[in-house]
Amino acid sequence: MAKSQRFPMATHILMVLAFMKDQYLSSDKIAKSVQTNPAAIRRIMAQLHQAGWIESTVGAGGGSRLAVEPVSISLRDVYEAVEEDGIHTPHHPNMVCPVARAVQRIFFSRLEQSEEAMKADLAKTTLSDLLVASQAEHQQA
Amino acid sequence: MAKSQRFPMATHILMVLAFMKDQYLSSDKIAKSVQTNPAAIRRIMAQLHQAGWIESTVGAGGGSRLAVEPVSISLRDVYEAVEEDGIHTPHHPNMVCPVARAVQRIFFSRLEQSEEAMKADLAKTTLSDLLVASQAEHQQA
DNA sequence: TGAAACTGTAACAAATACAGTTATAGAACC
DNA sequence: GGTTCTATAACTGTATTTGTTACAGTTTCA
Repeated sequence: MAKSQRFPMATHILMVLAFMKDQYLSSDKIAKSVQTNPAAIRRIMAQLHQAGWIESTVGAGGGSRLAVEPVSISLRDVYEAVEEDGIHTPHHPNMVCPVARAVQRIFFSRLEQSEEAMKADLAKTTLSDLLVASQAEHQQA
Repeated sequence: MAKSQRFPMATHILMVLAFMKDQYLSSDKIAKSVQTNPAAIRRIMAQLHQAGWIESTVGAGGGSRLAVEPVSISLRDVYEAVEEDGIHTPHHPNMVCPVARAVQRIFFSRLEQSEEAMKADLAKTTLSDLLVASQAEHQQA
């Protein structure tokens, strides 16, 4: 399990909450849909909570719900909330070599730019867009 | 060492070969600049060889050199040659749940699109561009 | 008041992937 | 024939991630 599934899982969680708007859902219910266990869900929800997107009540009958409108959360926001590392992992070249220095200076800034291109694309879509798209599919069937 | 450094390393190797155009370089020499050992270099070079970008001669005095012009290799090409997995790792939701199905259908195609945006950005730059940029830096100093 | 149903968090195990390393077979050069 | 290489496979150490268990604290409700 090398690479992270947090971004898909986090989006999934937010989608479930968005579908069941205003209802408090338990991590157990959400875990059924994501197909993992409640603790894993709560681990990710801690990050969503930090982002200010969900509110929770503890105790019996408690759970979590969206604290903001789905239109205000873009996929870029979700990505950045849960995925801390960049796409590309730098290596550690020998900086005595001029070619290595050139790679270090030029190439990596180029990589950051490409990562930004991906995020800019993610920013075009909000949770609300996904909701609309999935409801359109329902009506087709 | 969680995520892969292959893309940076592969680009580094190609840059070294491009700098020393027409010379056969040993994996040992290249390893000095990348700061790893020759076997690791050859492991990556096997993929570059598969892509048809380098030619090697075995035996004493042997080594590798670029088989094509640097302008014909884009960063997208390099990325795709050495990095087989996508950026985003899918999770495995419970497909009985309609929300899970919606995420699966809509969200992941959306992710592929964002990955394509990153690759399209990488495609704008060739090895030759990196060479020019690094030589410009040399002249500044 | 006490059991049940929750959250929030920490801790540990299992799985996985990657880079570092070692080893070996084979080819070319002197 | 020894040296210098490539090519490749195998093994090791390590980092990361998810699955899982456990537990303290909070709220509801009978």
